[in-house]
Amino acid sequence: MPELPEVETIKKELKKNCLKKQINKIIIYNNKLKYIIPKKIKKIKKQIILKIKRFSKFLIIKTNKYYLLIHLGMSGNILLINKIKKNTKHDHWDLILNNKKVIRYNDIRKFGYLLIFNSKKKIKKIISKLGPEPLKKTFNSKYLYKITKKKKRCIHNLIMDNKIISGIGNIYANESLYLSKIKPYRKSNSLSYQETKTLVTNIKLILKQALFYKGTTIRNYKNINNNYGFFQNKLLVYQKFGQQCLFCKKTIQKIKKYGRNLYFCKKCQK
DNA sequence: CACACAACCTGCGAGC
DNA sequence: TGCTCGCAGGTTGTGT
Repeated sequence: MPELPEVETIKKELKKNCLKKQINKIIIYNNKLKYIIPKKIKKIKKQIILKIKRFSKFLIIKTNKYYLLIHLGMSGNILLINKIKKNTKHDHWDLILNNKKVIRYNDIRKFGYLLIFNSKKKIKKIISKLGPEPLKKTFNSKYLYKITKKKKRCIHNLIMDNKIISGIGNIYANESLYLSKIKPYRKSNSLSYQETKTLVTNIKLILKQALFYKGTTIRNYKNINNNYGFFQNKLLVYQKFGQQCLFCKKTIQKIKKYGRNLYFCKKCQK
């Protein structure tokens, strides 16, 4: 589910409601996630939430002594509920705050996880393996061009690689390649500098737009107040198989590559 | 090393 | 109606 704009939206809303609140306790309903929640998590009791950050698709909650690292996988949802409610199917854990609010994690497909660390170093180690954030200045055409020249991979696969750029998933990869008029299955080293530059611009543009619309709901993404994102109404090519290309009216194609669906216009994208 | 692909898990929609 | 199949926003591990 969640790519960068969705996680950023969740972060902003959590910040509004949970900063400086004390965690009264954690309740684990279902520990079958990608990684088992460490036993140490119990120590989060009585900790104060000092900072809430996002890096790539990770949410990081800093307390007095600990760092919680949350990844939402494909279908993870974080909800902020106003009082303790009975858990429902696929709820995994609750953080009960001292203002009676509850941060609840729900994840149908169980690809997400919650980890706890007691030092910034360990968090930094995880983050250091990731490429730059697409909206930061460190992600620019010079950086991307250097990498595209070195690799022979499909450009779509390359921009989805978190070690190269962190935070772009399939939706935004398809959308930004469409706007940039680059076929998703082009070998990355065939891109000209100008094309790389256009791609960088469009990745930033698409992500900013998606942020503005509070993310994309395809199936089950919701923000913490149980509302859907709106960017799915603005998608130009993702899941538009069989429909007309906005620019040339030709039919949008879909092919499957490395387990991902690529949507594109054969005529517009070179 | 670099890339492609399966696997992890569940629910849903399409097609029969 | 009900079954089976394929598919989904992500990441990791394995194999070529």
